[in-house]
Amino acid sequence: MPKLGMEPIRRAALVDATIAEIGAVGSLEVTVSRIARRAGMSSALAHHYFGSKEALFLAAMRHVLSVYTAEVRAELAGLRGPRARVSAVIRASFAESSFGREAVGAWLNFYVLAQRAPEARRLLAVYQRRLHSNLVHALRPLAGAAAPAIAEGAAALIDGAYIREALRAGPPDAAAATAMVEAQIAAALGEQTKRSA
Amino acid sequence: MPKLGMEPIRRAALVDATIAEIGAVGSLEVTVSRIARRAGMSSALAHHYFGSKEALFLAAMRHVLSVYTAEVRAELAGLRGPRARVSAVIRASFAESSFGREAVGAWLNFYVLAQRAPEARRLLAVYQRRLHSNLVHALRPLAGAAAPAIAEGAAALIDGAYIREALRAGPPDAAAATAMVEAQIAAALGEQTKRSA
Amino acid sequence: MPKLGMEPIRRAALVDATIAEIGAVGSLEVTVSRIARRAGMSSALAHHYFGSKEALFLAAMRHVLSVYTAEVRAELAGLRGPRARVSAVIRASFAESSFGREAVGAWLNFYVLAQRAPEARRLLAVYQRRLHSNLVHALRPLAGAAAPAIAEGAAALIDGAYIREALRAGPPDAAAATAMVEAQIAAALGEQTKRSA
Amino acid sequence: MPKLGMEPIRRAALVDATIAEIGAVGSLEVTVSRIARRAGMSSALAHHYFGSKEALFLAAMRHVLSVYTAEVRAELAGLRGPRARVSAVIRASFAESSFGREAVGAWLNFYVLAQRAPEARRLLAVYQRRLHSNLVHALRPLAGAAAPAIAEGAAALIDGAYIREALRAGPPDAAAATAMVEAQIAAALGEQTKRSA
DNA sequence: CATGAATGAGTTTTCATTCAT
DNA sequence: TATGAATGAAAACTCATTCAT
Repeated sequence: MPKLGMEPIRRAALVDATIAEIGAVGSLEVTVSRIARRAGMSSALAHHYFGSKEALFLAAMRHVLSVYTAEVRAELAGLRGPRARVSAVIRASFAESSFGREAVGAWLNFYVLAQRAPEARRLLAVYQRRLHSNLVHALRPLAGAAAPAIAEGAAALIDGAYIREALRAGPPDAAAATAMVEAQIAAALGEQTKRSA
Repeated sequence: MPKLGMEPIRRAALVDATIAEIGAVGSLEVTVSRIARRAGMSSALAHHYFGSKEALFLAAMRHVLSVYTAEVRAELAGLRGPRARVSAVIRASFAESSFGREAVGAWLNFYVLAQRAPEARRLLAVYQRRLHSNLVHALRPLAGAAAPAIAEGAAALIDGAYIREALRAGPPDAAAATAMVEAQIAAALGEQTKRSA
Repeated sequence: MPKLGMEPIRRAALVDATIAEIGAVGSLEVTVSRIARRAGMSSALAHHYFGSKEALFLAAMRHVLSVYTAEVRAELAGLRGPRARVSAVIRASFAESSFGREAVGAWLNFYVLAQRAPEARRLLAVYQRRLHSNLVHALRPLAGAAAPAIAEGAAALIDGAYIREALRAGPPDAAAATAMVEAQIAAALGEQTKRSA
Repeated sequence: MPKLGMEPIRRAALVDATIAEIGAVGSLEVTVSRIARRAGMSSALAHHYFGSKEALFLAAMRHVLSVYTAEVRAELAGLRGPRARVSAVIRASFAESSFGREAVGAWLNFYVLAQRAPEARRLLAVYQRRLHSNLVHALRPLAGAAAPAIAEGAAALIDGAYIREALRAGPPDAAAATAMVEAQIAAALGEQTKRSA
């Protein structure tokens, strides 16, 4: 049954399986065999397409970040006001595609990967810079010189939300996470809000 | 040459070596042999004292949390005003003992451990509850019903600060982290502050 | 684009690539994929033409031996005197086609192959017999009953020259090898010679 | 049953098993598992003691060369005349310890190893230099300026004898090999000899 | 004719863990 | 108390070979 043009399909399946497996196991200590099995192929084929486990991890990470990037772009599209743009970035950060069970589980592990794989570190740095710049850009009209600090706080809080979500039982609660970050931004901007637990 | 009363000394050395090794490697993929060598003994002895690698990890985690608990207690001792108590908790969170290079590197990995080891998860839950309750207790007089939400945000931000610190090159910047969390609290409490980037 | 009559071309390309690859790597631990790539085709095609890696090795070996045989024939052509015939055989043994870098590197490995592949052993035996008989034939008028022993020594020395050449850096030194064997023959025949280092 | 001081015993057993296995298979394509089994232990233990397959090969090679060195030393001990010293070196080269079935089989493969492992190449170079220098030293009084060339020829012939022996069925024929080299030396020195096939 | 797809079998290497001393 | 000795189990990675197209 071998068909032509399988490569992109196989690669995508492997990347998805990698994220799922890391998310499920909650650790980078997953075997290529299990990932391959999950993707419906032999481990040899996984090596054929990616060359190494590390490369597979990096591809998975790149995928997660590109999905996030796309999400942000989509949320920002067509929005005009700066306040709305801030909310869009936050909403994108907790969108199902990035904040689903598996992705959240994988997220934390990509931070771990970044501690030993320079390329992973680079990818994470790119993500952080982009998130920061998105936020600063949107916050500048609202907070002026305070924008970078507020952005820094929001970015850290988003990471904190991810890490905590990874530990919770049950499905991620995007609404709660969003509310938490929104509240922080609101307070930082000195907006009047009604707060609830 | 075996001496009496070595047990607590050996155990402490192993726990320290475990934290150092995990911090240095940036991953739980650390061998018992290396930990034992770092602690100046054979891996067989490490097993003799802890029974398993997992148990050693848990002991290390317990140690990190107990150091943190002690730090909080010390910072809180003798303080009266609620606002000062909030600051004390934050200060304790970024004290050298917990926010040193190795401890920060280990921290992230304990979150990873918690994804597969129920006992680790339990320990982390205890820490989170305690932190939350400390903060709520201190914030209640200042924020009333909003205290839990503010505490939640502060706790998540602290975790976010840790995770980001783990990635940075160079020694942890406790001052910056402290300032970031203080700023968030201040904003949430509606305090007047001068902000700087 | 498949063309007709490609078979002999493909086969020759594969044989050449095999010798080159073995010579370059200096070992039989060479992959069919690399050989095929060097020959400009897929490994599947290599299998299509030769059936197995072993068969490809044998074909390469056969090629090397047939090149050598042709070289000997060419050198012997038209020569009449026995002494000249001896020199012709020696010259052929160190001709560029057989004593080039790659061929020398492959040579040693064919001896290795012969230890496990009976067919390779057979081929090598044929080569040895032919070399011996060529030498004896030429030496007989000069050395009489001593011819076989002298031939044996010359043949072994030629092999020794090959094995040593395989280890040297830089291009093979055919002149030196030739001189060494000629000197041995001369001495065995009791000729008067001036020797130089 | 684990005892103390096993290391040298295990190492020696592994080195012997490596030589035997390479000799038996006639190739470096032997597995660590088989070597270890032959030496009566698990492959993990082999790795424990040698670190890698390559290191094991090198140790085996070093062993073979040191055995040969000892043999030469022993044969040379107490001999005075230069001619006797030449014969001693030749005799040592074909002594049972070096010219046994397994050692001969391994020998050729060490030449192969030398093509990819620099350390192996170095070891072989040391052997060649030593052999050459031993021969030159003994030949100088007999042949003067011609000594180096004669030595070179003898050394190459010895290697040739090894390579040819590796291919023969049946046990190595040390006597024949010795006679061949002796005859070559005798002829080169212009000695009067009766030759026989 | 030619190849991309696919894998089973095998190999090196690592490591937690056990045990006799 | 302490450790060298030892191994089973597993994991990454490789490769010859097959097959449908």
